[in-house]
Amino acid sequence: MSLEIELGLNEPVALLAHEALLSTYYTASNLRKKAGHFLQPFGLTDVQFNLMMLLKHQSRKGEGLTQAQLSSMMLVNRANITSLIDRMEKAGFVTRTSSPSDRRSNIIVLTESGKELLDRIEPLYAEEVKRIMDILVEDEQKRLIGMLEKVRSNIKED
Amino acid sequence: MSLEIELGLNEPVALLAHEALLSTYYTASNLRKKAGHFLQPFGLTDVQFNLMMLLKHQSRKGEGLTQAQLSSMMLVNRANITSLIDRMEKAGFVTRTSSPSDRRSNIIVLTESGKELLDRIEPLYAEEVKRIMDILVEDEQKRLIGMLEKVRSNIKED
DNA sequence: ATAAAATTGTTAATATGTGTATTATTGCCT
DNA sequence: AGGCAATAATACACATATTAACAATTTTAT
Repeated sequence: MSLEIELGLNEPVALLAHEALLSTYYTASNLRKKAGHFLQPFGLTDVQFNLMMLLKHQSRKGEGLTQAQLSSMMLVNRANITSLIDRMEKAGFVTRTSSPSDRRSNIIVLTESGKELLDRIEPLYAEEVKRIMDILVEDEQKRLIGMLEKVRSNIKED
Repeated sequence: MSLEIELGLNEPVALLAHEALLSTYYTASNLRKKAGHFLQPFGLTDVQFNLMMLLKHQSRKGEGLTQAQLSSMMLVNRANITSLIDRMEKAGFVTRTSSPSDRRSNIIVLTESGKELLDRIEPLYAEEVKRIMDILVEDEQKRLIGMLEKVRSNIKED
């Protein structure tokens, strides 16, 4: 696919930078759409799936995570987590309990049915992601990750 | 920044693929936030800025683009363009005119004030994007774009 | 020429994202 | 101890994204 926007500037470097930005935008957008279609039959969105993956793999012994932790891990605003958990609680994927040690915090935990659903989806999802990314050899994937991390770190510092 | 999710699978390749996917997600997200903050003082969102850039650089002689063309270039659903143009029309950035040659279509054109605003922002924006991306040397930027394009093309084929 | 199919834009319902303000708590500082 | 700053969740207004259903129009097939 070719570049959609041309800056029309004299500096080729700025043009290249813009193309790199757009390429990242578009690839993320396509990846999200693909994940969305893949997860739709299971009644999950990709955001909800990612949240459940965090609960499964990033909480110690299934103790759950607070909304603030989820917000920080998912790089989204705290306010966004509130409505997300509302929907997922209603759907029966997670529970929300007030933390006994800090009454400001809520502890989010996967339900049994949430765990079961995740166990079914996870291997299929891993296979699908592998299929998509294996157009790049292992070394390329590592370089891609490295370059994107450099860009991310260069955004944050200011 | 390290990987937020670990799949816990035996296959390291699948894990790497997942990390590459998340890295693309997160980088796009950070780039969008940064662009959003940059454009906020001008009363524009990054989506609106990108749409105006398309109108400026991708329409022949400023004849404008149809909503379907914009939808296809921006990789978003047609339905989304309707409300987007509503807001931008109300803000005075663009006009919407029914096409004489195809009465199903609307022609979207930049207003004079939209053009003026864009002319002011564009060089500043190019500079900012250049600053962010120049953490990668030119050759790396090209390789990044190439890899992301490969991934995109591998998503579409099915 | 006409019927069927495709395209364009809109609307509605819903999910996800932001920023800002508010409330409830907790932690820190003197 | 008492006051003040920081943190956690929520509420609200809004922007952006999706799918599905629809009406108007154009194109295609026969």
